Amino acid sequence: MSLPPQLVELAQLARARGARATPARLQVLSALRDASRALSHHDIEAALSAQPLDRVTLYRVLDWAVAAGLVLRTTDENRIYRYSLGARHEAHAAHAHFNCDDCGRVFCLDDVAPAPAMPAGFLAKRVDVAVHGRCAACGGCATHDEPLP
Amino acid sequence: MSLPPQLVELAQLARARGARATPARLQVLSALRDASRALSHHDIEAALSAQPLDRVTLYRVLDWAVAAGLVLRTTDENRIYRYSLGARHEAHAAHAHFNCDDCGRVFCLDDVAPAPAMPAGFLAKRVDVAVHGRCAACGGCATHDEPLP
DNA sequence: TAACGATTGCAACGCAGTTGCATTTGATGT
DNA sequence: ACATCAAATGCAACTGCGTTGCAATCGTTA
Ligand SMILES: [Mn+2]
Ligand SMILES: [Mn+2]
Ligand SMILES: [Zn+2]
Ligand SMILES: [Zn+2]
Repeated sequence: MSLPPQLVELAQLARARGARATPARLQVLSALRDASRALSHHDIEAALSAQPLDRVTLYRVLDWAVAAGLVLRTTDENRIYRYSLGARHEAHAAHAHFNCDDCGRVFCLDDVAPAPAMPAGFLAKRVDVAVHGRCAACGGCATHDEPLP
Repeated sequence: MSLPPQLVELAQLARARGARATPARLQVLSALRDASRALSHHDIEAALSAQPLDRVTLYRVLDWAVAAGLVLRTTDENRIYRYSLGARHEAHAAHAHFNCDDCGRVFCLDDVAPAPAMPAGFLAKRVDVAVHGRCAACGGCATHDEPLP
């Protein structure tokens, strides 16, 4: 049984993490790769409506993908998780991200985030810098919007 | 029936918004004012355990306070809402926050976050800086932990 | 103090996410 | 190709957050 060509790369990705290349994982990763924006749990269920996945399995696949560093999970102001395939997201804690308020996509910014000064006794382990706004594809430079002060 | 002096100001605040100064609202606003950090729904319930409030009423009071502009609501990466009295946080978006991985508390850092450089066409509206680690109360300076690189 | 709308408490509900467990299946070795 | 076995899945049940409808209560104003 041979794998469709557009899935072999994803299968290798999974196996390289010591995990099995199961249909559920390949379908989810494939849906994320094909998406032009970050997808919510419901978005993914809808995208896979042709070959329905068990609700619980989707939760577990997403948890695995995030823990494995294959997928980046973001939270919006309304507490919706959104998932995006990130080849480079292994080290995504080390750089800043741009979140488009319109399309929900996440872009990696190569700027390094400087650590703010800590109060005495506080231990900083990680700094997340998230810039919110509108991406170029969504017309970020529209003149009626005010940029950062 | 006279109001405790530390509540009259909050009562005026509520009435100025065209709302009634009820015990539930005054207790919640008071708890938020006394807190040195942003409080979750559970935090507030715990803080008011002396005069228990109905779960639903707390939801409604918080919704009202946020809609009225008295309280600022933030969301962390684990989708926990945290509420803080607005007086202190008009410029909440302008400073960084520290999240303790152990106790979950959020602390305001007075450092101003510098905006990273944007790619062409991208419009930045807001920068969120969230430092993660361990707070002083949780033993942040333990030697076996590695600080930020 | 009476009146009335705003607010509360309670019960019931819907839904997101989790857990336990029996069954299936991908990978590995023969 | 086949056997093997841990990994992964599907299903059912469960937990907990947040919401809704409604009757009872309360704050405000006259
Ligand atoms: Mn990244
Ligand atoms: Mn703050
Ligand atoms: Zn966009
Ligand atoms: Zn702590």
